[in-house]
Amino acid sequence: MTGNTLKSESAELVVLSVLAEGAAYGYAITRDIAARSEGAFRLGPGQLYPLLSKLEKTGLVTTRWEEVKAGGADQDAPGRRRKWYEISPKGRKRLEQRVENHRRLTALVESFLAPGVREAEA
Amino acid sequence: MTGNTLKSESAELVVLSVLAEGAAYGYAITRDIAARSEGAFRLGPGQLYPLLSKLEKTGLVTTRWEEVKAGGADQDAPGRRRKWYEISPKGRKRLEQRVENHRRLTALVESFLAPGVREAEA
DNA sequence: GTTAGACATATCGACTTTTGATATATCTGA
DNA sequence: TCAGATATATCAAAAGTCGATATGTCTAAC
Repeated sequence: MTGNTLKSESAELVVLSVLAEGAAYGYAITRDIAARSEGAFRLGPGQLYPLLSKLEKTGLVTTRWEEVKAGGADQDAPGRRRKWYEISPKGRKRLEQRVENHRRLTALVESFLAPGVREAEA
Repeated sequence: MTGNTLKSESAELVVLSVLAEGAAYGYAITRDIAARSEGAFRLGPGQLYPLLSKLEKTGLVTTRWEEVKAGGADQDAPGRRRKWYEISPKGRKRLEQRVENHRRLTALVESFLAPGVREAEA
């Protein structure tokens, strides 16, 4: 098992959870998720950035750009840019709902897993 | 919330779980899942039958047809047909793997949900 | 006896999602 | 100098999803 893709619903849940612990930028979120899951969860750029855009558009996160100043000589040159994402109050509410829903669904799936043996009907 | 669609991975897990308790036919599986989840899980024909075909093709279940004799007069008329699905030993092994995997992933998602608060990095 | 609705299997196509590839550009360390 | 990590973002091909549709049987109500 080299790693599981996060399905979009779980992806939103996990990303909002990460952001609930503090603001972060896209690349850091990817790294964070991979590291904390020991490589079990992968969230590629093709999934991450559209998701973050959606969160921004729907007001679940707020954003701001950071100009990363390099250690090099030219301090006036335009540096690398980071887009920071911060969870909003609306985002926290959504996260709560998502967590609740996720747990409810998980419990429901679990309820199918190891019940008593039913007689074969034929 | 009127009902959640089962994602294909969960769908296989749940269907195999239902079949692990005894043979069943398609329509009964749909009803069973809807009833046991109190309508929370829905598995439409467009999802169910392709899934059952796949399970059959890959040897996870075995099948046989049943001719349902009507209570009516003409006992020679071709009646309604049911296709019964029975889980195979290979299917039981697959189910065990799926259950294990599902629990591992669920625990992993859960591990993202309520950890300590991290300092905002900027 | 007719008919509405449940029973039963199955496929189809429009729609959405997924994911690797690609693009662009910067920074760091060997 | 140059490979590889950092950083954001889009695209299109492939895969997956799901309601609608098709076909036919059976039962219970009227």
